[in-house]
Amino acid sequence: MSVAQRKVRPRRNNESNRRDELLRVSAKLFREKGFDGTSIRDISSAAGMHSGSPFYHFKTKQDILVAVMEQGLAEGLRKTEEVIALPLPPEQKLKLLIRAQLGTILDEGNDFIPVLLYDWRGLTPANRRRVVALKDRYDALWQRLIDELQRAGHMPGDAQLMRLLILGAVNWTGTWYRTGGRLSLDEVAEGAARLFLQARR
Amino acid sequence: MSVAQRKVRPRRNNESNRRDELLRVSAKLFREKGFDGTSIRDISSAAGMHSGSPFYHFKTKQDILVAVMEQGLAEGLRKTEEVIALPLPPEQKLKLLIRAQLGTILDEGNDFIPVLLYDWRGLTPANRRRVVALKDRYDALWQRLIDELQRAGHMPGDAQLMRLLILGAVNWTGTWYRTGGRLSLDEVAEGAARLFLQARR
DNA sequence: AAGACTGTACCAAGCATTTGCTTTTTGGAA
DNA sequence: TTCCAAAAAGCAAATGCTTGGTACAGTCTT
Repeated sequence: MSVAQRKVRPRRNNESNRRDELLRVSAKLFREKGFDGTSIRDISSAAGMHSGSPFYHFKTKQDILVAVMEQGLAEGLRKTEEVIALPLPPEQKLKLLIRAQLGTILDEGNDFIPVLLYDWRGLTPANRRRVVALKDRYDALWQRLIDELQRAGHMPGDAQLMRLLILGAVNWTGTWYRTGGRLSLDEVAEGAARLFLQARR
Repeated sequence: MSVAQRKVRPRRNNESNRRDELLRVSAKLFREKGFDGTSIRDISSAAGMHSGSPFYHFKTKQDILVAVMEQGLAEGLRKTEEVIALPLPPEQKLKLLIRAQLGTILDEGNDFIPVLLYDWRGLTPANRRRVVALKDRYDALWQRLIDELQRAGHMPGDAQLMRLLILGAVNWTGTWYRTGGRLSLDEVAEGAARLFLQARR
C-alpha cells in the first residue's frame, strides 16, 4: 500500500474544476436576483448540471452563499493589502484604494464582493458572524489609512464615521454604475478622492 | 334555531385600516428578510390574518412591494421638498437634507424607503420602471442643491457624480447604523456635511 | 318598518407549482 | 477495479395564489 495521501486531493489543475464554476455562476445569479431569488435549479442549469448535482460540491445552498462571500473577501483583502503596502503618501493611497475597491465591485465578473455587500441578509446568524469577522479585517485596513489621513489634516471629524461614509459611497456605486457609461472607474475614483479629501492649504 | 354557532369576531375597530397595517408589517419584514425571503404567510400572520386574506387588498405579492416603495417615496419626497424650500444658505440646507434622509432611512418604523433602497431587485422590470420614474424626482431635488453648492465653490468635480457619492454614503448608513449606538443621527449628519463640503477659504 | 340587496373584510380550504435536498445509479478517468 | 462527478428520479415542505363562503354594516325598495 502506498503512502496515505489523506486530504490532499489531487485537485486537478485542468479546466474541469466544476466547483469554481458553480461559485462563479452562483455569484453572478445572486448578484442579479438575490440569494432567495435564485433557486438551485437556476444555479445548476447555469452551470450545465442537473438540479441535484451541486449538492455533491456543497452541503447546502447556504454553503454556496458563504463560499461566494469568503472567496470574494479573500481576494478583496489581498488587493487591499497590496495597495496599503505601497510606499506612497496617504492621499494618493486613498485614491488608489478607492480605485481598487471600485474594480472589486464593478469589474466584469467580480460578483463575489457585491453579493457580500448586498445580500448579507440571506446568511444565517452563525454564518453572518463568520463572514463579519472576515469583513472586519477588511474594514480595519481602511480604518488605518483614514486615521493616517486625519492625523495629516486631510480628514475631518470622527475617523470611524468617515470610514463608514466613504466606504458607503464607494460600495453604493454597485447600485448605479454601469460599464460604458459617462464616467470611467478612474474618473469616479478621482472624483471621490477629491470629494473626500479636505484641501489642506 | 339557537345562537349556538356564534364565531367570536374580536376586532371591530372601524377606524383601523387593515390595508395600511398590511403595508406596515410588509415593509418591516421586507427590510429584515428581503422580499423573496418573506412569504405571504409571514406577512399575513404578522398582520393577524389567514394566508389568503392579503389578496383581498393586493392582487399579487409584487403589488405589496410596489405599494410599500411608492408610499415610502411619496413621504420621502414630501420631507425633501420641505427642506429644499427653506430660505437658507445651501451649506446649511445640505446638512438638513442629509439629516432628513437619515431619519427617513433609520428612524423607528421607517421601513418603506429602506425597502426601496435595498430590495429593488425584487421588482419586475415594468414595476422597476415605474418606481425609478418616481425616484428620479427625488434625485432631481438633491441634484439642484448640489449644483448650487458647486456654483458656490463648495463642491468639486462632476456634480452628478457628487450627488451619487453623497447619497450613496447616506443611504449606506442603513447597513451599519444602529439606534442607541455611539453616534446620534444629528452627529452623523454633521460629520457627513463636514466631509462633503469643501472648506472655502 | 321589513326585507332585499350591496360592498367590505376577512376565513377556510386547498390547488398547482416550486423549492431545497436526498438517494440511488452510472459513465468515465486513474 | 476503484473512485470521482454527475445524472436520474423523486420526496416533503413551502410558496403564491384561487375559490367559495361568511359575518356584518350600510343602503335601497316597497
